[in-house]
Amino acid sequence: MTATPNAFKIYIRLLHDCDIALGPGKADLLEAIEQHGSLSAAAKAMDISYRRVWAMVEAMNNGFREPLVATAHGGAKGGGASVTPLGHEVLRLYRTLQTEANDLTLRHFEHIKPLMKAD
Amino acid sequence: MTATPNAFKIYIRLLHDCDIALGPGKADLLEAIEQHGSLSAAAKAMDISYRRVWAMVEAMNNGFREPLVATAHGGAKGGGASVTPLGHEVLRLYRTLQTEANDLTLRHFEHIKPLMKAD
DNA sequence: GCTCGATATGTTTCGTCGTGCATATCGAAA
DNA sequence: TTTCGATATGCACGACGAAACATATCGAGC
Repeated sequence: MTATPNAFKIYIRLLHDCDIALGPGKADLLEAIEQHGSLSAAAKAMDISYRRVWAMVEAMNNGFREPLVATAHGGAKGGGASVTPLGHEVLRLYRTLQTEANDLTLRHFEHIKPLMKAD
Repeated sequence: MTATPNAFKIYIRLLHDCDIALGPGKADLLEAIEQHGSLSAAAKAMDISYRRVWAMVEAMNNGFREPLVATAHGGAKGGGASVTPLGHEVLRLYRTLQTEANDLTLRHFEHIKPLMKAD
């Protein structure tokens, strides 16, 4: 075998009015925004288009009672973005959910894995 | 609100060598094949192309030690397909995993939902 | 050994989604 | 008040995946 032939992926998405308010990519984006302090830097770090990042932020902010990401114009650096307290809280809850779901799936996967090809 | 504005979706996929051996669509497909007795009928019932159904079956059969779906040529009806005992077993395990993961996510979602827009 | 309906597979068309590029806009700081 | 870098937004192009269409192949039964 070259790497890990048998594995699993689990995607949890929170929906608001039929569009994704939070998912794996948006959770990662929240962390990237916090780390880099701007949408454009986060986009570059994640190697996706600014356009897409902006749409994701839009969807996140639109899905919750208050914005998860606060954006600002002006300043020496021309502006920037930051994760709000609600953003941090939601991210924390989502990561906890992810971890528990992953553990659960891993336990079940141990029973299924022997039935799969080993390669 | 028109329907349920806030909800969640959880997709669990089992991977074999970087392609999906089993996921939500393939699990549904297994049930459709069992119910209708052929790939073409299952495709029609699920309203997807036969081509796609065939590829899904290929991926499933390729990912496990033995086929999950047995196909047959000839006969008065020209052939058909059926779910093997291993197919039934894998499907049962997957459905159990899905149910438990769904319950887990639902419990967590109760804590996140109040933070989302109600519409 | 025909027949028939389903499996098996190639090719082409098409809708969708993301990217890339261009551009307008904003506002704190110098 | 001028500057500067980031936000905000429109639009055309291209990549990818699925559908649609076409067709070859199989083999139990009659």
